[in-house]
Amino acid sequence: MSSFSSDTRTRILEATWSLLESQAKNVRMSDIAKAAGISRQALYLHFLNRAKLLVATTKHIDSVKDVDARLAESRAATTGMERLDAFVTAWCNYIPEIYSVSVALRAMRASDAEAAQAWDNRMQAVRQGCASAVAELATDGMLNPDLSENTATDLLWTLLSVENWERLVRECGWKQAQYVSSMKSLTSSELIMGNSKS
Amino acid sequence: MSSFSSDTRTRILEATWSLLESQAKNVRMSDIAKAAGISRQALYLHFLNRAKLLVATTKHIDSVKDVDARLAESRAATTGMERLDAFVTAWCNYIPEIYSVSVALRAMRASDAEAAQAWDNRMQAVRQGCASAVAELATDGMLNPDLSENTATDLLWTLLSVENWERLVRECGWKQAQYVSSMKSLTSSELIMGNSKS
DNA sequence: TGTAAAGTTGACACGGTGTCAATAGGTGAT
DNA sequence: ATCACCTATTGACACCGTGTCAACTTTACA
Repeated sequence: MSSFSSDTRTRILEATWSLLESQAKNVRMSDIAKAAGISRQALYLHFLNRAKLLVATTKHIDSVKDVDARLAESRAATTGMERLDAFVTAWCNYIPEIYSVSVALRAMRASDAEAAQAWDNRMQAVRQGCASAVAELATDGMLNPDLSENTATDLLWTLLSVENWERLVRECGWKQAQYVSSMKSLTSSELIMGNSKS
Repeated sequence: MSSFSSDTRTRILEATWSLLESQAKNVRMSDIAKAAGISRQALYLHFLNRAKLLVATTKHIDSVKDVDARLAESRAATTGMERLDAFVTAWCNYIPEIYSVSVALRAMRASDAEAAQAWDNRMQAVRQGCASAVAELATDGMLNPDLSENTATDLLWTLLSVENWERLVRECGWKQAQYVSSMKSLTSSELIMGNSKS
C-alpha cells in the first residue's frame, strides 16, 4: 500500500499513454522509462514485459475514462432500438480514447501471443455488447428477419471495429460526429426490420 | 535475360508465397531462403530487403492470379449497378488470394515505411475502383442522395476492407460465399437510392 | 540500526535484419 | 584458352530492441 511504488506505477502508465497519444509509432521501453523519469530496467520491476505494460495501460485508460459508466447507459435502455443506438454511440465515442494504445497492442499481435490474447479479449467484450443489443432487438421482434442473431452480431461487431473507425476518421478524414451518425444509420438500416433509408 | 537468375527469383517468390500461405506468422528471411534452396545472403542479391520481397510477392501473385483480367469484367459493365455488383464480387473474391501476404505486409507497416507505403498504394488502387463504381452510379442517377460521391466511396472502400473480410471469414467463420453475398446486399442497400432490404 | 523495497548502473544474451569480404563455379565474348 | 561477369556460397559482424542479471545505493519504517 506504500504510496511510493504505486505512484511510480501510475507515472509509468501515464507516460506510456501520453507517448502513445503523441508520436504513436515505435514507442520503445527506453522511451517510456525516460518519460517516466526512471531507468529502463526499473520498468521491468513494475511490468514483466512490454505486452503486460500495454495491457495495463489500456486498463488504466478504462478506469480513468470510466468505460463502465459509459456503457451502463446502453444497458439501461428499455427497448432494443434504444439500446442499439446507445451502444453504438457509447462504443464509437470510446474508440478514439483507446485508439493509440490499440495501435501499439495490435502491432504486437503478430509477434507476441500475450498481446494477441489481450486484444482478442477486449474485442470479445465488445462483441458481447453487440450480442446483447442484438438479442434485445430480437426479443422486441425488431431484428431484420433476414439475419440470425449470430449473423447480426457478427455484422454489427464488424461494422463497429476499430479498424473501420481508423479508416473513416483517420484515413478518410471524417469528423467523429459524422462517423458516429453514419454508424448509427448504417447499423440501424441493416439490423432493424423493414428499414429503408430515412 | 538469363533464365538462370530469373528462375531463382521466381523460386524465391513461390517459396515466400507458400510459406505465408501455410504457417502465416513470423516468416523470416532465413525460412524463405531455406525453402527456396539458397542461402539467406543470396536472398539479398535478389531483393534488397524484406519489404521489397513482400511487395514483389504480391505483384507475383497478382500476375499469376491475373487480377487485371478479373477486374476488367467490372469495368465492362454498362450500368452503374452492374458495375458495383461486378466490382464487389471481383474484389471480395480476390481478397482470399492475397490475404496471407497482406498479413505479413500489414504487420511490417508499423516499423517499416516502405511496407507501409506499399500497402497504402495497393489500398489506394482499390479505392480507385470504388470511386469509379460510385461515379458511374452517380451518372446513372442511382446514387443514394444522402451521400456525396466522396462519402459513398469512403463507405464502400471501408466495407470492402481486407480487415472486414478477415473478421467475418476468419474470425466469425463465415463462408466466402456468405461473405460475398452479404457485402453485395450491404453495399447496394447503402449506396443505391431508395433501397430497402430485398 | 537493520531489513526490505525500489531504484541505479553496467553488462550481456538472444533473435532478426541487413552488410561485407573472401571465395567458388558456370557462361559467354574475344 | 582466358578474362570478366554473374550468381552463389560461407562466415563474420554491426545494429536494434527486448529481456535478464549482478552489484550497489537510497529511502522508509519498525
